[in-house]
Order: sequence, then structure tokens, then C-alpha cells
Amino acid sequence: MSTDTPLILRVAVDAPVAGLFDYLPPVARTENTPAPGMRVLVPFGRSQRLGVIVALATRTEREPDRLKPVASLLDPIPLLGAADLAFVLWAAGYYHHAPGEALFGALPARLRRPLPPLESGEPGWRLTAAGHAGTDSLTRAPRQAQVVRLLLAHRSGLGRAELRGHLGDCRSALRALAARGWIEPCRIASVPRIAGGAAATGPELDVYQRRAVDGVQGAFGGFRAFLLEGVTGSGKTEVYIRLLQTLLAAGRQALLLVPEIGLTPQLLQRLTGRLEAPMVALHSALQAGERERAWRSAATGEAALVLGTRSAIFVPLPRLGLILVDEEHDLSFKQQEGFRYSARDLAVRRAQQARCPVVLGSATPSLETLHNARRGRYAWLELPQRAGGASPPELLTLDIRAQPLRAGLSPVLLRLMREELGNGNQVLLFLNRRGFAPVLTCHECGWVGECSRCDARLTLHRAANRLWCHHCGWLRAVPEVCPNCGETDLRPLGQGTERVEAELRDLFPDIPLARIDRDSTRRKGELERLLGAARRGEIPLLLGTQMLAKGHHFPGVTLVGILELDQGLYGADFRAPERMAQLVVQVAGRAGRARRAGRVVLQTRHPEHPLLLSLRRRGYPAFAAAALEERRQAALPPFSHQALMRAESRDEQAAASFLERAAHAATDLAGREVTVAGPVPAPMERRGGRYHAHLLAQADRRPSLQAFLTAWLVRVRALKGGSGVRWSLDADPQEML
DNA sequence: AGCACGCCGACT
DNA sequence: GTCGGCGTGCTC
Repeated sequence: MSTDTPLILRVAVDAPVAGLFDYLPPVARTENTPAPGMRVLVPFGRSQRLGVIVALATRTEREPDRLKPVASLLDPIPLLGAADLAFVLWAAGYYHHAPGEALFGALPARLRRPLPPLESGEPGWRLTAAGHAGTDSLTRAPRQAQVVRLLLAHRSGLGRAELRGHLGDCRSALRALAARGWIEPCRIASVPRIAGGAAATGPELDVYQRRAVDGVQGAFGGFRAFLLEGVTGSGKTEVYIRLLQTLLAAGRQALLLVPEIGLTPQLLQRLTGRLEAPMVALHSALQAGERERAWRSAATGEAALVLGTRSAIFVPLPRLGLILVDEEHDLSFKQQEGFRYSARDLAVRRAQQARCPVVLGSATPSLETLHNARRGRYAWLELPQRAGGASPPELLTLDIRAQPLRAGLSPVLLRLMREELGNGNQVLLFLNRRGFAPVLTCHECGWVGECSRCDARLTLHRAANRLWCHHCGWLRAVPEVCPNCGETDLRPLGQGTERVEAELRDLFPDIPLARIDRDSTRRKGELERLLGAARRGEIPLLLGTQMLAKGHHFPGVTLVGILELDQGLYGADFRAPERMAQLVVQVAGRAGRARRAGRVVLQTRHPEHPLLLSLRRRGYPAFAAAALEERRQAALPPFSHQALMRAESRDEQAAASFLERAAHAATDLAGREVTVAGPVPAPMERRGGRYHAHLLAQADRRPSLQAFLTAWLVRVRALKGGSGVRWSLDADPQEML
């Protein structure tokens, strides 16, 4: 046998370094044998670091006597299976991120520290043999007797929360019983079994839903990617539920990714009502312990359905049989710092590795996904009907050129609002800018309030009496007089939600109004309270930012106004129109379900913009077709592939000159297939006192871009003289900031 | 990321 | 003469 071959452990160390490190097994013989997927503590430089064993080997590139042994083995059994490891490492390679950081980023935070894994299950209590015998002698301790009676009915024990649920706070009784030796701590299986059963009958599927369900089910057991394009209210969730019912019944696991769990309590409720399977939710609001337990129950296969946000794409799932990505166009699937992965794109790759179907669902699919569907790489499933045959909302553009505006509201919009409010309907206004006004200026000398650390204007927040930089968080009191000339005529220019709110209260003094933005919902529970009241129709007039655009349905809303559409038409980012269209359609979906058809009013100074015209007249699919054609002609994604190298420095020149040298290092590597453009200053060059610059690499084919990046980064890492420069690479960037 | 090594300027 | 600035390189 090969027992005397020296065993080498290939370890991904939790440090921002490319590549793996080789170690010898721990010197002290342990009861557990090192295996891939286990965490280890290793000597690294002059200190110790955590690592994950990625592979076992018998050979090393280094001289074997220069290898150090692992300091200790932290896990008795692997945390990650071979497939999970392979997937995370693939992602680290694709996004050119340090493998150790990618792996530790995929683990629940508690396991990023050198702690032993939590025992599975939540802590609870059960009766001991002595406890079973002594039940009658507790007449003088009624609380203890209650506990004993309850535990008698639950032989396998009860969790803390359940005990509290039945008996209230009974900790002193528990302590007393434990002291008597009648009860002992134990672990309770942490995943609630959800009894669906009788309630599991859902609405009948229409012909499109049926086709979608059949299509995906037909692909169970093998890889296939699907775009599920369903207009708002067409019943995508019902399709998900049917698929999950079949898949979970077959004993497989499923992963459902959503943009933000906080926004989907209804989804959670519907799933628990209809699925008879253990389910866990994974999101940032969980406590560290809860999170680790939820993660573990997925990894052990105990949880059949995992509902999670972006990072849940890395959760180990040994029996994975289906991945669903809801609202696949949503930007929050892309991590915007550090390990810049796209959970949506990785979902497709993971499904491929796990040989299972993946469904990307949206009413407004991203152009990337749509392109894949159009060229047949993804099967295209459409749900064109609204449930109950409700008609889609009507889109109207309002030309606001030369219109007298009151806080950004045109006379026509105000007239329409009066009509709807007069008829007892709800109105929703949307303005993606919080605060009172984006600019404060001196009418005498032209002074403008600017951030000292960013190339940005300070936003006036009048209620707080502050000038606030929305980019770096800098705050200052509003000056009484102009800091430049000393005059007192300081005037706010433009409007944010705070100003529109004030104007609306003036115009509609008798109508209850709610402003919903980050400032007005800072208090915990406030957002839920306002949204609940809005949904029940208690607040006729609603005004809000982006927050209001996602995941909420307001059945009583018959008029939606988008106050400033134009930022989306001529933004610096080539994806601005796509975002604008998605926003319009999503916001429109908030209005007029079932009986009442809704109207959506778009205030614009460019009513004849061709993309806007196609969106208005022929809907999102026509818009997307036109936008894709523009992208094709400009050779922009998805017709090409990009990687963005960002650099930033305190020094005004350092970032750009570093990128200059990075670009130079690319010259003989790029070849004919890859073009490198830049460096150019980032859209807002100075942010938080640092200067930002970009270098953009682009290629028609993904493999040639990848090959280039791999070779290029070796050289860029070797560049010196970049002191004080922080740089990073973003493969498939979504935002050019 | 840390951490030490090294090579230049102003000080008990 | 040395203390310490941070630019540079390395970590199995």
C-alpha cells in the first residue's frame, strides 16, 4: 500500500493571495484523517491562518522538506463536499479572486474563526431516567411539574424556543430540574418540518404555466437552463411551487434565490403553506448561530429547500436537483465589492455541475439572459397572461418641457392625481432621490454646496437641517449665510422626496400621505408598518424611492407617476436604459391588479426617445429587442464580454499611472481578440477623498478574455511602485462606478 | 492581509 | 552614529 508515501495537503489559505499552499499532515496524530473540505489552522508566514484543505496529493512543486505541518485540524468531518469545493474554486478562478477568501466567504461567518463547528440542532432539554421516575413528587413546584409534564409528552426533547412558547419563561424551573438531575441538555433537530398536506392544493394552472411546469420537469435529472419570462401577476410563484412539490417529493434538494428576503415575506408564507418539506431561509438578518445551523442543515441534506439571497449560491447541497433564481435581472445578485461574483450567473454554472435544471424568472429579464434565450442556449418559457385576465397597465408619457412644475409635478399629473384620489383610489409617486433637494446654492454669488471629499453636490435634508453627501456620508449643518459671500439668500434647487412630500401636503392637505424612503423608514418596523397600511389601502397617497419598486403589490393603486425618468435615458452607463425600462415595468406592476386597470405616467423631457417609444407602445419585450440591437451594433455586452480593472488612490495621479502601467503590461498579451481601453477617470473620480480610475478589457469571446485575464493578472500583481494604490478586477461588471 | 527586511532622512 | 519612514517581497 502507499501508506508510506508522504501525504501532502493542498490548502487554500484565508488571505488575499492567488494560488494554493502545500502542507504536511498535523504532527500529532489525531483520530480524524485530513480530507478535502476540512478547515485547518496553518503556520503562514510568521503567524497562523485558517485554511481549507482543497485536495490531497502525493507530490509537491516545492522541496518536500521545506513544507510545514498543519498546526491543527478543525473539523472532524468535511464542511464542504467535493462538488461544493469544486464549485467555489471554479468561481474563484472565473472572477480571479483568491481561492481561500472565496471559500471562507462561502462559509457562515462563525466558521471563519478557528472555532469547532456547532453541534447540529438547536439546544433543548429532555427528561433523564430519574426524571421519568420522579414525576409525582413535584406537587410543591408547579412550574417544574409543568415542564416535566410537557417533556413527558415529547420524549425526544424540546428546544428552548418551544419550551418558552408553551410555558413562557421557565428558565428557573429548568435550572432546578437540571440540578436534581431530572432533565439534561440535548440537541433538537433544528429544521421545522412544515406540514403542508391538506392546504397543498393551489389554483389551477393556465396553459402557459402548465407548459412551463412540464418543460422544467421534463429536464429534471439533467442540466438545462430556462428563462421563465412572466409578466407581473402571471403566476411565476405558482410555477415554482409546482416544480418544488415534484422535486422535493422525489427526495432532492432545491435552492431558491431571491434578491432580498426582507421583501418577500409573502413568498415565504406561500411556500410554507404549500410545501411539505423541511425548509430554511438564509439571509443577513440571521444571528451567527442560526445562520450556521441553517447552513449545516442544508449541507447535511436535512433541509430540502433553501431560500436565500446572493451568498446562498455557495451553500453545500448534496442532493441538489433544482435551482430557481427569482427576479433574475435584479442587481443585488451581483456582489459589488471584494469577491465580485454574480449569483445568477453562478447559478447556471452550478446547475451545470450538479446536472440539474436552473430557472431564471423575471417579468423584465436582463438583456444577458434574454440574449441567451434568443439564441437557444436557454429554453424560453413565457407566461404572457395576468391571472384573472386583468389588463396590463397603460403607459403614458407626459412631456414636461416648458411645463410649470410644482416640486417636479406637472399640471397634467396633478389633475390625474386629483381624479383618482377623488374616486377613492390610491396614487403612487416614484422619485429615486431622497432628501429635500440635490443642490443648495447662493442666489447672490452662485456658491454651491459641495462635498470636500467627493466630486459631488451635497444634498439638502431640511428636516434634519443637514447638508449630506450621499456618496461618502459626510454631514454638515446647513449654513445660515452663504459661506462664500455672506448673503442669506440660499436656495434649494431640484427636488427629492422630502420636498415633494411637503408640496403634496400643501396641495392635498386632507389626504393621508406616506413617504417611503431610507430616511423615513430608518426606525425598525417602520417600513413594514407603512407598507402594510399602504397595501390595505389606508394611505391614498404614496411617495417613495427605489424601495417602493420591488416586491410589493398595492391592489388599490390605479395611478403611478414616475417623476424623473430621464436619468435613465441618458445616463453615463450603457445599461441605464435597461434599468429604466425594468424599473418602469416593475413599478407599473404595483398598480391595478384584478378589477381596476392601472395607469402609469412617465414624466420626461424626451418623449420621442426611440427606446422609450418602444417600451410604451409595445412593452418590455419590444424594448428589449431594440436595446439588444443597439448593443449588438455597439459590440457591447451581451455581444461582447468585459472585465473592469478599478484602481483608487489618495494621490491624484497614482491610480491612473498604475493603470497606465497595467495597460502597458497588456500590450503583447491582448492580441487581436482582446482590446484594452483606458485608463479613464471613473464617473465620479473623487469619492471619499480618493481618486478612482478604470481600465476596461473587452473581447467577443469569453474564453479569450479569460485566458488574457489570467496571464495579465500575473504581470499586474508583479507591478511595483503602486504603493498607496488599491486595485481590483471585476469580471462581467454590472456598474461602471 | 500581515509581517519583516531594507534603504533613506532627522534626532535623543 | 541610530530611530523610523514606508516601499517591497513572501508566506507552503
